[in-house]
Amino acid sequence: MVLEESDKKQRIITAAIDLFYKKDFEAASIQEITEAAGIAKGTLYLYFSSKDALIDEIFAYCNIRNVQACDEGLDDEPTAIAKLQRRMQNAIRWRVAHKKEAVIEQMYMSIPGRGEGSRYTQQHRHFAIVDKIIQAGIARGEIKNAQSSLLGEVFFGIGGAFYYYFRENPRQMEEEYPWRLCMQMVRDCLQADGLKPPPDK
Amino acid sequence: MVLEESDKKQRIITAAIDLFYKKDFEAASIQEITEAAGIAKGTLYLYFSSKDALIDEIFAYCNIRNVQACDEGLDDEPTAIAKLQRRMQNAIRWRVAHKKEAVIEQMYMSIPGRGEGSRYTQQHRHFAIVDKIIQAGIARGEIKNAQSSLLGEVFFGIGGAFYYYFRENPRQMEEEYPWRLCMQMVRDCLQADGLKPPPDK
Amino acid sequence: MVLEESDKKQRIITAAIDLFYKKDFEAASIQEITEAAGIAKGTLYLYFSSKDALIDEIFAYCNIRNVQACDEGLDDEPTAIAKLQRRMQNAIRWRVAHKKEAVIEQMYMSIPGRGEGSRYTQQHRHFAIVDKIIQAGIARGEIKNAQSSLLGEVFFGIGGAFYYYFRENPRQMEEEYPWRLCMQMVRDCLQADGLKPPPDK
Amino acid sequence: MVLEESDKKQRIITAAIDLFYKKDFEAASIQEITEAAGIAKGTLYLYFSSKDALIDEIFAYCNIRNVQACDEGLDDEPTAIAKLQRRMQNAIRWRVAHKKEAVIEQMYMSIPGRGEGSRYTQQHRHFAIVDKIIQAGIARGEIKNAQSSLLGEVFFGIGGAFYYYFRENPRQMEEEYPWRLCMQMVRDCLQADGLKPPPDK
DNA sequence: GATGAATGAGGGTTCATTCAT
DNA sequence: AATGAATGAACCCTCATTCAT
Repeated sequence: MVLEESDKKQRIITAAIDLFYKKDFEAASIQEITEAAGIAKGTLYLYFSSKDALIDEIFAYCNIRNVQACDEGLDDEPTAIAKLQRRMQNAIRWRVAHKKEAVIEQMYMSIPGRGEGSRYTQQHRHFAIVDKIIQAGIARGEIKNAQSSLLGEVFFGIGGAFYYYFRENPRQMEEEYPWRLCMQMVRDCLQADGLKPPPDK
Repeated sequence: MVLEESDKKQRIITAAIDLFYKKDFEAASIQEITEAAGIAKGTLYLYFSSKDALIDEIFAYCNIRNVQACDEGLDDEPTAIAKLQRRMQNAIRWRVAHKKEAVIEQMYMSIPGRGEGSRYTQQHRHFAIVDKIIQAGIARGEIKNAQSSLLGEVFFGIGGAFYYYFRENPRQMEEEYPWRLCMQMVRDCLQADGLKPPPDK
Repeated sequence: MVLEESDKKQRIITAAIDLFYKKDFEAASIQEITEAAGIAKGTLYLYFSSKDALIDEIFAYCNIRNVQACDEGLDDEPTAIAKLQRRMQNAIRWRVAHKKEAVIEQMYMSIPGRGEGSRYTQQHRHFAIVDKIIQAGIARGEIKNAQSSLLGEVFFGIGGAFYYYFRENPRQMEEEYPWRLCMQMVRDCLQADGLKPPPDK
Repeated sequence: MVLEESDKKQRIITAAIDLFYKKDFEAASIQEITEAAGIAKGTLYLYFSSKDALIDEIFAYCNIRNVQACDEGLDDEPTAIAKLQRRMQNAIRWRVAHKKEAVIEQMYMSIPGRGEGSRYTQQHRHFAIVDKIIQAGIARGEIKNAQSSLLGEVFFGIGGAFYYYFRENPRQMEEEYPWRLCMQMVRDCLQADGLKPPPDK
């Protein structure tokens, strides 16, 4: 009833996602986007102040949905490892199901000057959540006593690996083995073992 | 004494790497690049037939150097795991030492239509070599009997994680612990365990 | 009231005709044309997809008008010779009155690769019409039984001669003698005489 | 022994004629010409001060040869008409045999600003000679008492017609009929008849 | 709100010409 | 005399953005 985004705006977003995915941010022109959205060129500027603003908003659009999908059901999991495993499954499934949005999210973060620094900083939302889980896990002795940011990177690295694999081999998503492997790797890489912690510093 | 690449060409390459790194391929104009190289705009076209050709060549330039650095000393390592561990160290060290080139290599492969498909396909040189090592390892029962492409992705995923971490925390490269962690993760994720192989297909 | 071609487009056409006439297709730049038309450079591309397209359209513009003017009143003439004589007068008068358009039409057809081959092929519209008249005249025994294409060339050759003459000596157009001479030459050159036809092929 | 034009210069001329013919003056670049001539770019400027000078000289080169070929044997002919007929044959045969040079001569004269005004002015050498013959013929009552410039244009108009015809139908040059037709047209159009001269002016 | 014609800065590229070798 | 690397002005064209309707 309320709060429904303008129809026009949604059409712009949909068209922009499609074209950004297919052609890159730079290569997709306002002309093409508005044509695909079935509106006049000037109309876009009623909803987005500039192309840059559009790109930012499209990223936010994709990022938010991705984060939300990733966070689903995390509270139901008892341990940090279980939460991370659950989150990884969420992430992979969402990205495979929303290839365009996933690609755009990634593309955005690799633009120099747009998403600066390490992925950890860039994907703030994703990382903030994962970092919290990891830190809690470390505090409880459940997770390796290493830099949480490093463990976070590893977590996302493994996630990316399985995502690429499943994206190219979608049928494997129905199999049990790859998922088991994935979960096992998360555990192996993150779970605390007997190793001594780093001597502070 | 002989055969040294033209001074001008090298200056173009250096300037282009710097600007592509700072501003993205599209955003860096021929104007800027030639200015930075201290030559006239037209001169660039004596060495590169077009901006696209320049981009391609810059990528090749970075990619070749990266691959070479990564492959150093691999033959000295006895086992597949050892080779992979060695290669990962090479990769991380080179990328941290050549941040711009590493970023450009990555950027290039994420351009839609330039490096299509999975990273596995894109970074052909890197992946081809790693894949061979993995497959040999699988054949010898040393590495998990899973799809080599999946294990390759995991390998690069972990590598990326440590690379980002070290890039942001360069002093950690002097410590022993993070490297030990890295090597251990490679082993944990790739080394064969008692798990049954996937039921073919 | 309605359907009038955009004001801007007409101004571009006028400016282009003027500059193409004065400076040749290549030498007249888009910059100059749009300046002369009093519009911005980019605006031209709203009406013409490229400079080549502009040139083609300008030619068509001139050619169509020329052909139409030439064809006026031909049906009123009873014989082939009379039709040709009428057409020649039309052609000369139009070209003198529209010097720029006439020159552009000619220039266009002499561009290698644009209007290839003999004039007969190039000026298709003009030639097609004249050829039909000539062939009908041959069939009726009114015109020399020679290759219609050759007689067509002669017709246009004589037309060109008088056009150049009148263009440089406009006052002569008011005199009777030159026109009489012109008509007589058309008759002399084309009208059937007792000569035997060529022994076929 | 003497006076032999530098080998290099001749190679430039040959290459330029070929490329101007194939691609138009503008479209043929100095680069291409020197490449085709097998010399360095800078060398061309030792022989020609600029591209414009080259074009002018190439035109002169073609024009001189054409004029010379046209003038061959004219003195052997007794009457003005016979001289003109001979000249027309010379002209047609030379142009068919030297298609490139003929096309270049024509192209040059149709460049706005290069060969200004009527063909009569442009092709000065050709016209001067023909004009002299015509005026002598008029003086002797052999040729129509009309403006010599007009008769000159007609002469060249007919010549152009047969040239185009023969160029496209080279076998017709072996036949007698087309040549007879050509000679007859020259006579018909130029030879004095009983018509009164124009009332001076 | 919606339009799309108009803008003009800036893009990549070509090419006649120069000059140190 | 001969070279060809270097130049930079000028070219055609694109496109994000504006604004009168």
